[in-house]
Amino acid sequence: MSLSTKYNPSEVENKWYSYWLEKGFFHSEPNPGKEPFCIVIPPPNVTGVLHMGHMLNNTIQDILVRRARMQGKEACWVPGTDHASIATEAKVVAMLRERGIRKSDLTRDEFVKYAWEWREKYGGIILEQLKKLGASCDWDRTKFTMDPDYYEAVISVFVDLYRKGHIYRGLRMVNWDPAGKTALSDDEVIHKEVSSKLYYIRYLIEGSKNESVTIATVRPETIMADTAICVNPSDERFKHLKGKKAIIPLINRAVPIIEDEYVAMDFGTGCLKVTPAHDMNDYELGKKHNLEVIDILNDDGTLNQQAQVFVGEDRFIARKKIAKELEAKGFLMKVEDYQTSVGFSERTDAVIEPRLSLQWFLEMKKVTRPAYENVMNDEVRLIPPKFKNTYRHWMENVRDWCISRQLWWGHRIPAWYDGSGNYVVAKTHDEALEEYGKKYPEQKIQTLQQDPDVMDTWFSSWLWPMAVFDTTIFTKPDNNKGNRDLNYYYPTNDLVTAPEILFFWVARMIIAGYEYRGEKPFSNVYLTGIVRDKLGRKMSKSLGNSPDPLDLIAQYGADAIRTGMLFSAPAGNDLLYDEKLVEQGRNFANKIWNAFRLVNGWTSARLPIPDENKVAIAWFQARLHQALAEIEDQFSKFRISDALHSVHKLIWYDFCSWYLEIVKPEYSKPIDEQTLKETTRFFETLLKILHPFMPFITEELWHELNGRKEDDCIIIAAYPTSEKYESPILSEAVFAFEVVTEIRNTRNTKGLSPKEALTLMVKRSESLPLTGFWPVVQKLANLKDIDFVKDAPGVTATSLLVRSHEFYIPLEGKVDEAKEREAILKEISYHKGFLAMVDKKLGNEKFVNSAPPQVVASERRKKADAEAKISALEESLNRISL
RNA sequence: GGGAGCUUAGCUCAGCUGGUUCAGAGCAUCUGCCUUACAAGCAGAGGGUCGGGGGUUCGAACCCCUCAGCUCCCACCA
Repeated sequence: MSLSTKYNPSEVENKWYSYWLEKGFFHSEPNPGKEPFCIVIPPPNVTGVLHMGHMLNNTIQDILVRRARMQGKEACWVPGTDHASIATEAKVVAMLRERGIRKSDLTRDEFVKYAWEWREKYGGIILEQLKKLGASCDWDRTKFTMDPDYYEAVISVFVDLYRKGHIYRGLRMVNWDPAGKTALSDDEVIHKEVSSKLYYIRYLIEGSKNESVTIATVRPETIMADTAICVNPSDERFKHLKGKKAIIPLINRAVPIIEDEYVAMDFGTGCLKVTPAHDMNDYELGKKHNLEVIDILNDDGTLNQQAQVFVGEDRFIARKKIAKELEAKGFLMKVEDYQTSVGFSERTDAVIEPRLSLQWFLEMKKVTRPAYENVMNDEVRLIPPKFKNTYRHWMENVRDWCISRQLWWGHRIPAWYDGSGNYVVAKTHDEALEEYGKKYPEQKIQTLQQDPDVMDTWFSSWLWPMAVFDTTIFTKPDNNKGNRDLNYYYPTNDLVTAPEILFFWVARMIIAGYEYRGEKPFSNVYLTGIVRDKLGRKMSKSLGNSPDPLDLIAQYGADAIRTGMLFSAPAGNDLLYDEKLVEQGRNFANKIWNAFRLVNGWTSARLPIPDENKVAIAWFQARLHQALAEIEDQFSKFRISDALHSVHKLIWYDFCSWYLEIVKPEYSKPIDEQTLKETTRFFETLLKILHPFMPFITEELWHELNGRKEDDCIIIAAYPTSEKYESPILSEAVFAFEVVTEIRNTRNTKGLSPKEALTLMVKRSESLPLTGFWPVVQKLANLKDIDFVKDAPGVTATSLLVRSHEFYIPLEGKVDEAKEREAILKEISYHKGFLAMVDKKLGNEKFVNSAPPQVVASERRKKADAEAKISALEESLNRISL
């Protein structure tokens, strides 16, 4: 059969993925006889599509899982999706709007029904995309954070934490997203520097003709919500205003002038307008001074009746209009450009409005302790460890978690109200009534209203590593031992995720793990970097700088993308994506494919094994195990990119460039049986090492190489373990290859064809570090003879030096003596310089006395080598000069 | 403002305990090759004051100080 010189991934990938699925290789069941290895996927948003970040992240998980599976562990990778309340709700709202339906026209039930339809239609897309990447997830275990049992678990946890006294309801300043019309947690707010203006506004003093104070603000539209003017008590400039009132321009409402240390005398005018309803700090200040709270904004960011002016205008339009009017009426003293940081909603990108509202909170300090300690003591390892600091800082300054969201898509808060300010928390309406009866026995009420809000998405995903296996530990507290799956797989092994969600999700899973299982959810957290474009910009839809992963897979193959991304992906560091990387991955696949074509084309015969093959086999055996040890070490440190580099080097250079070139028979000649057998065995081992990185091509070749039966698959083959290897043969090989390289180099510089067989003369020496490799050198360097000589031959040879050993190649008049001389002189001067440095070092008594003996010895060796080289070079020079 | 990190070849980055893996890899560049596995390739080569300065040490890319530039996280004085 004739095979294309190019590897064609597309059919191969679909074929094997289907086959793996069909055979159930991804499925895992608890097996007491085997060590479990488990990863839970960071569940992507149910409505999401695959982006480059997912590609990197899931490739790493797949590598870990596939390797563990081959190592004989019971490997289980649990997939699933997150309902992502705010993101999904926003998408559903947008979809409805396109169809001409407004959310406000729908009942809650109608809206939620639409949302479920949406999820039925699009919810599986991202998981299907992961299959294209080769993800070996146990799809039978696919979980969704709003599956009925999961839903119940979340509700139960809310009730439980409430009963433990960890959850409370309170009137707080929250981050309000006027686009999503919901509160957000602090972590969902992104602060950005923006260019803004600082408006200086004059407030008249009540009861005086022309006395005034000037305040500076970036938000003139909130002056109607002012309930005080504040100055620093030690500010002499304003002493006379104590006890007086200032009049808000435009609406002419008088507010007290108060004093507080909080005001910075050197900022702005030293006078601060206090707006408790629309500023976090002002709210605190207002509480302290018992100020009135006047809220002038609607939930969508427009001005309400309380504002009195510009009612119904958007806050930013109102800002401009108010500035204009203030100016017209002489209240605007000046406007300055000003850089300030403004909070934006992570999801909708709307400017966050601080807003006072009733929300539900989890009192974090009550539950974080074990999560804090067990990361600090490395019971849960963060990789790279620099994130421990970040984690500690967050834990030490953790604030209460606002867990309610004013949305409909999500887990509805199980709080029930009677309409007169009383409420109970319970899982169902019936339970709530019962509870209510106990708590308020004097009340006679038949129905209670459930809280309309849902919970923060992370309040469900923090249960993920437990809930994917067993939700009854939450829903049936009397049965909290957990089922077989949970007991077998939990704690899971590794978690692979982005540093961005270290607090959102990772920290909270650890908290929940200790709270509900008394144990960590995972042992290692591998934090990947962010995938950026070559200019270092984050990949985003709006920039249009993110390639479509599926297009890439179609064009280059999944194996190519996987390796391409990983070639340049150290833990915790960002990855600058460049299509070149994927090309490299594709080229690598192609290289392996062609190595296969070579070996596949060999026919064997009963021939004696050539000497060079014998030594090549012994060498490669050692090299293989050396590399395996290296790779094992790299995996143990989660240096996965390094491990790939090691495999790449082993296959491309050691196997293809050296080993195969040594054993390759002449064209159309057969190969001896033993070499073929050993080569096939090596090839198989290499495929196994490579499989976690490039699952498809390795599976394909695994079958092609030996005409294997289909169910003997590499995906479940035993991963090779490193064994003891002989190291002298490795260094000998290095030397032999250096000699070959030098000879090739000589050919290049002298313009000699590789086809022209040369004679190599080797100066006899006791210390020549070569024994068995001469046949290898002869074959690779295309030598007709290797002669061992005592002295340098005559004028007609060029000389080469490898370490301090001399070799000559007779060239019969092709030597350009002048050039040769020049080259040698240059080399002599280099070595003399080097020798001088070494001599200086050795001449330093302190060095000789205090450096470790082996370091001194090595310097002595360097000296001897340099001297030997110099004398050899000088000899060559003399020879030419003769 | 607080914290973490980065700066090594034209580019992206390794360099783990201060010294035999010490200045490396891949890409890019240059030279020569369509050599019967692979031009998505082969064989070679060039390229670096390890951000600047100072210090510790017999010895520093690595430890300390300092300056400069960049990145991220946290906090948010209108």
